[in-house]
Amino acid sequence: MINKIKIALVDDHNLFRKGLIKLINIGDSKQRYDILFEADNGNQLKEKMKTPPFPDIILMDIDMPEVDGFESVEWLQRTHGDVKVLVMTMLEKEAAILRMLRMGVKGYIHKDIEVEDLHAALESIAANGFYYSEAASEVLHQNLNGLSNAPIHLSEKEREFIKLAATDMTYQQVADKMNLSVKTIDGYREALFRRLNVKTRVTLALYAVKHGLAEL
Amino acid sequence: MINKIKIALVDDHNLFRKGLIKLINIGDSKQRYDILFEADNGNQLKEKMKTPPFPDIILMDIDMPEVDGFESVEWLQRTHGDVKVLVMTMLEKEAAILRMLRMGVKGYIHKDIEVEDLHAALESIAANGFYYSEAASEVLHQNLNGLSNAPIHLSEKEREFIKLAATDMTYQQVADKMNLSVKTIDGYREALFRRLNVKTRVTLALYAVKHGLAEL
DNA sequence: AGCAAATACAGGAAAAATCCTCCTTTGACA
DNA sequence: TGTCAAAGGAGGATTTTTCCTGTATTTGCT
Repeated sequence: MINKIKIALVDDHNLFRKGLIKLINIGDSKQRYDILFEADNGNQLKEKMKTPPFPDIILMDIDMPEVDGFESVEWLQRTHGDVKVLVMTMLEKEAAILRMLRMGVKGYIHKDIEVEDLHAALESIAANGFYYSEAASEVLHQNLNGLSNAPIHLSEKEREFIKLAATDMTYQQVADKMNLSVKTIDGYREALFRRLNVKTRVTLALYAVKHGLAEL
Repeated sequence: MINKIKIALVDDHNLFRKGLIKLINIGDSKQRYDILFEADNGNQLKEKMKTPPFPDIILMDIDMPEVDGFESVEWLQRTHGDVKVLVMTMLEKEAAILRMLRMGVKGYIHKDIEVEDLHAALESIAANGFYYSEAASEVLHQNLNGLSNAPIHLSEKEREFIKLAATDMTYQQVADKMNLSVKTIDGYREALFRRLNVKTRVTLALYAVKHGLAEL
């Protein structure tokens, strides 16, 4: 076999990535897999995806700082539609699974699976183009006609605002710092409250921390 | 070398455990390490620790279902005081680190470290009996000298208040929930602002998360 | 060219949060 | 037994946040 299957890993835990590489290589008796690169988060992924060679399969975590898995997948679909994404996470929430499936990922597995299942997933994606675990298939089956989850994409300004919102500053001060009117800031706030499904600045700040937009 | 160093892994993510095993074996050119067993959580650990042989070093995660790392370490100290625990987690919270160090763990490393550091940690524990990462040493040092941390003690009510303050609830709702007057709540707020050196509810909420008083 | 988003901003009202000063009760304790 | 401290609370002023309804400009796409 001449063409190796090129794989990329996106996960914020170095130790997990390194371990995963070993696991992949161990089960790869025919030397078919080639780890192309690793990335800490979505931002680093974007960097690496600027120039060829591109991976065939990307193993992606969801919960990462800065740019999370959802954003990353969305970006990938727009810019590298042919890359197959295998989501690999500890989130079992139906909403998360569904959202990922809707975005067109090729597989969804839980981090707490057997090594053989990981290999099976890779094999299946390489051979058939997809792999759905029991749980994911279940969700997919029961939700063929569900609700639509808009992916949460934040603009640069929104990121900046949300970061400043997670401080002691008043909105007036935030506005000054961003060289915008308080009223514009109010607009950002309103929009984000709706999109992020929070009701007060307090929970907005917590969202910021949770998603790595603000430091603790 | 006749006596191998017996190691046990306690982490709820199978894939992480398996990967870790590979990483440990890879860097173990002299075949000194022997993976004795794995456990999903503290309960399983207790099972395995019922009968010999016992591990020399236990690599332990904190965040696990049922019985977490804190409980497990406490139990270990009581029942197997000679087993060396190397905590390996994604929590960087000072409070968590300090608590673990106080309980006598022999090492504290972040999951997002280099493979070499993992090996260094194992080597060090095997050889010297302990290994503290930069972060952990820092925390330990600052707390021995009491430079930065005044031992801010929070009463039970204050804990409850601060936890509720880190939500979408208004102070009126918090007051109702705690069966206190809004004015009393206002008193708690005022006092905590001063003691914790924050100026708004937003930063109070962030303090709560940082110190593990509220979940994200 | 035409139209839908996205961006920036206003006025004004209502609700919450913040800040200050001043009580009452209760229990520890010198 | 008098004093002091901590917990719970009141009233009222001021600032911030939140909410609602509109408008003008720019920008991407068809």
